[in-house]
Amino acid sequence: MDVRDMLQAKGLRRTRARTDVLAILAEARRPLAHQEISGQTEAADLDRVTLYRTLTSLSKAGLVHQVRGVDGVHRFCAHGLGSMACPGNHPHFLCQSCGEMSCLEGQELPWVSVPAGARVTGKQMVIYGVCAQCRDAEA
Amino acid sequence: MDVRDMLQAKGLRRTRARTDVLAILAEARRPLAHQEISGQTEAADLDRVTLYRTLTSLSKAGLVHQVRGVDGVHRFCAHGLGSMACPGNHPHFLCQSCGEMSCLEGQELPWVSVPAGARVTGKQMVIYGVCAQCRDAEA
DNA sequence: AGCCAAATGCAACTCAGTTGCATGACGCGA
DNA sequence: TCGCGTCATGCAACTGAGTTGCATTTGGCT
Ligand SMILES: [Mn+2]
Ligand SMILES: [Mn+2]
Ligand SMILES: [Zn+2]
Ligand SMILES: [Zn+2]
Repeated sequence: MDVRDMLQAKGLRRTRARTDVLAILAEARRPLAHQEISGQTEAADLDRVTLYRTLTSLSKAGLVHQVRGVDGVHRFCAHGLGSMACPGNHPHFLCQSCGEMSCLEGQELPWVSVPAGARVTGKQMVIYGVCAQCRDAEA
Repeated sequence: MDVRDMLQAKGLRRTRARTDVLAILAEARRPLAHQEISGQTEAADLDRVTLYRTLTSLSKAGLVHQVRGVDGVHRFCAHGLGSMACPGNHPHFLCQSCGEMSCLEGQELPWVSVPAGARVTGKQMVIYGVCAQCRDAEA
């Protein structure tokens, strides 16, 4: 299934912004921040507001999952999009040195009981520290 | 053990900003954002920069725990400070309607394995949605 | 009391993300 | 394939959390 078909399947208009951004995210093997996406050549000429709005609509459509890092910056991820399923129900690791986030796949988030009467729309778990690569560079 | 003694025990100078803010956090039964703290009368005349720096030093000293909500805003918590222990190793719930966060105590965060060679300095889990009170107000 | 390092206050700044509005393009039906 | 309504885009201006530089004050100690 191709990126343009996925957009159609979700009832989203197929624009260049959406196809390009979704393609970038689908090929990345980690969640990308707005800034990292706009750094890619295919998205370089997109207006920053358009990119924000594109990410929002892809996220609402469920084509990408979204995590807010402890640095306050959103990361968006669609790897493994071929299977048309990217639940994002796993923890994420954020390196506070280089800012790269990674999905800790294969580890489910635990069930958590919330205060009575509350409605849950989502959850996220972020582990933070310094990645192996940055630790080496430190020394 | 009194608030001023705790500051001393952690090697922090006892200033009005720190005693007042720590007292506010110790009496609250939920994590408070910068804005919520500055709204309290005892902290109302503090400069906003001083409040930010105060929260940072209390956090570094381990007197309060800190969580970044999915709204990108920091919350600080020191309830149960009497016991001089506030690990914060529990999930938190954030109501996206009223912005109130609550500690889901008694539920430990799961152990998560991270990429080889990475150093972990912390972790946080945020469940978000709408609290019971706001759900009632909706209808 | 007197000293010094650390904390405060103020102004200016950074940076992610949002909003309003005019223009342009996708999708669909004729 | 043309035309139209709706939705997406681009640009500018804005918001709001958090930070930084620097001069002034104050807590802790002798
Ligand atoms: Mn992920
Ligand atoms: Mn807590
Ligand atoms: Zn790193
Ligand atoms: Zn609420």
